[in-house]
Amino acid sequence: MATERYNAPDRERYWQHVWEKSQIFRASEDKARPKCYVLEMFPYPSGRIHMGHVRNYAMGDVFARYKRAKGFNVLHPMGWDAFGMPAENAAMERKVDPGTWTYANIDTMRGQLKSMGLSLDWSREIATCTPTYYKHQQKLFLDLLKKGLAYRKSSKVNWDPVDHTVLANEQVIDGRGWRSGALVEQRQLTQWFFKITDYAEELLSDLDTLVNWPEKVRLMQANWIGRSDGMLVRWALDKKTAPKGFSEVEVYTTRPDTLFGASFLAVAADHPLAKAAAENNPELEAFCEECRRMGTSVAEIEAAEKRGFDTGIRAIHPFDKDWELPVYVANFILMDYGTGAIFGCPAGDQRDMDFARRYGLPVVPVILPPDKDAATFELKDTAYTDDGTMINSRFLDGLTTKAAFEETAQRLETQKLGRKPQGARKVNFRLRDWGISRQRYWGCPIPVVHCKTCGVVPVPEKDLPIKLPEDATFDKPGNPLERHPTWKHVNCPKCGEPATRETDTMDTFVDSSWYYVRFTAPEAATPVDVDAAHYWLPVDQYIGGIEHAILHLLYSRFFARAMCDTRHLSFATNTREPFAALFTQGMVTHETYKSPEGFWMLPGDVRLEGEGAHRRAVEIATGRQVTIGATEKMSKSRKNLVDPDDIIAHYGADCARWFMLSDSPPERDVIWTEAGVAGAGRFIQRIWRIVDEIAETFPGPLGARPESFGPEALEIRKAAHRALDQVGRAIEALRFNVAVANIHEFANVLHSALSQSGPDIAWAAREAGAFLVTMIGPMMPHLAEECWARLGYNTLVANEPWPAVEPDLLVDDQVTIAVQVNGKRRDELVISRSAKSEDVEAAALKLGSVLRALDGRQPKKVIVVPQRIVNVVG
RNA sequence: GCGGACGUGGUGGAACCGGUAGACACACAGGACUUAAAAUCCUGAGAGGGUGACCUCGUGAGGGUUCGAGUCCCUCCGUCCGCACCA
Repeated sequence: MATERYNAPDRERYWQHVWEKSQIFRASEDKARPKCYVLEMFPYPSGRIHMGHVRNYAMGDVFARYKRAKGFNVLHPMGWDAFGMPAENAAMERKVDPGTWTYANIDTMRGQLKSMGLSLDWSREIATCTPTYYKHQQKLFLDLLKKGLAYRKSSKVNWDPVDHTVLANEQVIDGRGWRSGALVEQRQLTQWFFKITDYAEELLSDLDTLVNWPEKVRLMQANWIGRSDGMLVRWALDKKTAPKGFSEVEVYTTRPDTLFGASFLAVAADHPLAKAAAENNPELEAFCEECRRMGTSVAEIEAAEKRGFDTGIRAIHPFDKDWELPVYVANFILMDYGTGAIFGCPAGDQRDMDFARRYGLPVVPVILPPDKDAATFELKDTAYTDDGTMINSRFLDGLTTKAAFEETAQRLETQKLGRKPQGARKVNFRLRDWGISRQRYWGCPIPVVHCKTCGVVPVPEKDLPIKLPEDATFDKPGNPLERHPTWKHVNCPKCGEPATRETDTMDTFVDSSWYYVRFTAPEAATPVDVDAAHYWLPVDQYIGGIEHAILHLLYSRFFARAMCDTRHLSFATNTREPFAALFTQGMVTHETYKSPEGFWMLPGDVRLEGEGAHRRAVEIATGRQVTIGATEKMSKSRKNLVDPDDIIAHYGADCARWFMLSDSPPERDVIWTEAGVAGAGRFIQRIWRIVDEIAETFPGPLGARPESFGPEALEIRKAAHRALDQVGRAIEALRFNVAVANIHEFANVLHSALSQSGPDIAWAAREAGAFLVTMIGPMMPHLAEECWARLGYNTLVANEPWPAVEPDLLVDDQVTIAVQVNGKRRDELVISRSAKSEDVEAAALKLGSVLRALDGRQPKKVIVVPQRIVNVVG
C-alpha cells in the first residue's frame, strides 16, 4: 500500500522532459479541426518572472490545455517584448550592453517559464529585439508610410526628462511618464506619428462587436476615443477690431442649441487669432506665454483658475448682426481639441459660468429645467447642463433641447444671415494620432534617411533590416544613436549624396501591436504569412493585465486594421478585431512588513504568529516586532515579493498554479499567503493518495463495463460525471476558482466512497479516477501525468480527450425541493423528479411543519415550481 | 466633477434565468492515530434563543415590486478603478 509522497519538483522535471521530447504542443495548421488561438500578453524580459506572470500564464495554460482536450487545434505561443528603457538603464548603471542584458534575461525567464510546465509551442518563440523580428516591423512601417498612415510633423510633445524621450498621450499618467514617473514637460519637436485617428470611428463603433471583452475595457476605450457630435460654427469678426487677414473665427460646439446664451468667444493661447492679436500687444503676448507655460502638468491644471484676456476683437452673432461679443484668449481652451476656439455660454457650461462671473460677463439662462417655473427660474453660480425647454432664445423658445439643436443646426447650415456666418455638422474625437518617435537606442530603428536635397527618403526594402549598432555608448544621457560616430552617416538612397539616418526609434508599443500576428508564422520571409494568419486569427482568448486596457489593446486594434489596409492581413471574420475575447486578470498581492526603523521587509525575513487581534509579525533574525502593513500589489519597492522559483523548487509548479487558480475569482486580486500555498500542497498529496488508493484497490484498466450498477456505484458515477461537466463549464467561462471548488467536492465524494467494494464499484472507481485526473490535467498537468501513469495508462493525459459526459447521470430521479410557507423555508421534500405539481402540492400540505406554520389557516394559494420549490401562501 | 464596478460568516469566496444563502477552501475548535510532533482521518461551526425535534434574525443602510429578492427597481452610505478644463 501507501506509495510515498508525491515528489513534485522531481516528477515535474521528468514530465516536462517527456512533453518536450514528444513535441506535443507544437501547433500546425489543420483545417480538419476547429482552431483555438490562446494567448497571454507576452512578458517584458526584466530579469525574472514574478507572481503576476505565474497567474497570467497559469490561466492561459488551463484554457489552452482544456481546449486541446476538447478537440481544438490549439496555438499557444510565447515570446518577449524585448525592447525598452530598462535595458538601457542597465547599460548606463552596470555598463552591460542592452542586448546582452536582454538576452540573458530571456534565457533566465525562459527557463523559469519552462519550469511552470506550460503547454507552449516554444518553436514559435520570438523576441521583438531581434533583427529577424524588427526587420519586418520596418517593412510594415514603410508600407504605412506609403499609405499615408505614418507621417512626420512638428508638434508639442510630452517630454520625459528622466528617460530623455517623448511619450505618447496614452503614456502620460497624471502628468507623469508611465515608466519613469517624472513630471512630463511640453516640448516642440518634429516627430513620427501613426494616423490612428483615421480609424477613430471604426475603433469606436467596433467596440460593440467585442461582446467577449470586459465591459469595463470597452468603456475605457470608448472614453479614450471620446467621440462627440457637434457643429463647427463660423463667427464673423468685426472688421474694425480684427487683426489683418482675419475675418472670422471657427468654433466647435456640441451645444448649438445654447447659441443664444452666448456671452463671449474664447480661443487658445496657441490659436492663430491669439498669436495675431498678440503681435502688437505685449500684455496679451505675456498672457499667452503664461498660458503656454501652464498646462505642463495636470496638477497645475487642476489648481488653475479660469483666466482670460480680452483681445479687443469683437465677433458678430451668427443670428444677429447687431450683437457683438468679446473675443478672449483663455487659459482653459485646448488648442488640440475641436478648433481651439469656443463660444462661451455661461448658463449651460460650468467653465463658462466661472469665467463669466470672474469677468462680469452676462449670464442668460436659455434652458429651463423641466421642474422649474419660467417666472422664478434663475441661475446663481452653477450652470444647468441638462435638457429642458428653451427660453430667451428667440425662434427656439419653447422647443426641447434636442429640437433646438436640430433647428439651430439646420439654420446654420442653410441660412446666410449677417456677414457669412455658417456652420457644418462635425464629429470630433478626443483621440490624437499616436506619436511613435522615441529618442532612445534600444528600440526598432525607423527606416528612413534624411537628405538635404531629397528630404525624407524611405530606406529601400532590400536594405532592411536597419540594424542597431552594437558599439553604442551609454555613459551620458541622450540618444546613443544620435551621438554614435558613424551609424547615422549614410548616403541618400535616392541621390547618393551624404545624408543622415533617422535616429528616432519606434515606441515599444509598436512591437507589441502585431506580435500576435507574427506568432502565426514566426519564420515567414514577409512580415505575415497571409494564409497562416487567416487560419489562426483572431486570437480566440487573450489574457492579460487591466493596465493595458487602453494602450496596448487600442494600438493593436489600430494595427490590425492598418495591416489589413496595407494588405498584410485579412481576417476570416467580418470584423478586423485581433482579439475576439479578452480576459483581464487581477493582480497578485501580499501583505507588507516594516521594520521598527520603517524599512520595508521581505516576507521571507518575517515570521507570523498568533491570529485575529493577536496576530503579529517578528523579524526571524532578531525577534524584533515587525509592523504588518496593507496588502498591496507585489512590488520591488515594497519588498512584498515571493519568488516563483522558491515556490516551484519547494512545492512544485502545480502547487503554485493551483493556488493561483483557487479561491479568488480570476478577475479579482488574489492575496498570496503562505498558508494558502501550503493548503494547495496538501491537496496535491490528497489527490495522489486518492489515485494511489484507486490504483491499489481496483487495479487494471477500465475493462468491460458492468451490465448494471448498484446504487453506491451509481452515486460515484453521478458525482464523476457531474464534476466533469461542471469543471468543463467553469474552465470554459474562465471561472477557475469555481472549477477548483468542484474538483474539491468531487475528491471528497470519491475519497469517502473508496471503502466500498464490488465489481461495479471497481469499474466506477476506475472511471472516476480517470475523470479526476483528466479534470485536474489543465491546472496541475504534472501531477495529472503522474496519476495517469499510476492508474496504468501508458499514454499522456495531455493528449487525452476530455471524456464525454453521460447526460443521464447528471439528473437524479429524486429531487429535494424546499417547502416554504409565506416565503419562509419550513421544510424540504424528497420527491420524484417527474412528480406532478398536484402531487407535490399534496405532499407539501401534508407536512407537519407546514401545518404548524399555517397554524390552522387554510392555504390561499400554493405555488409549485417543478424540481425547485413549493410555496404555500396562507 | 463625470463614468464604471463592487459591498455575502473570523477570512477568500459559492449561489444557473428571481426559487433551500453561506457550496468549496483557509483559519479555528474538539476527537482519533502517535512516546511526541508533523502528516493523515473523523466531527463541529452565520448570529441570537431553547434541554429538545425547533424558533427569531441575517447578503452595506432604507424603501419598493413579487407567492418568493444576495439577485430586479429607487434613494443613500462606503470601497476600488478609469477619465478629467474635450466646449
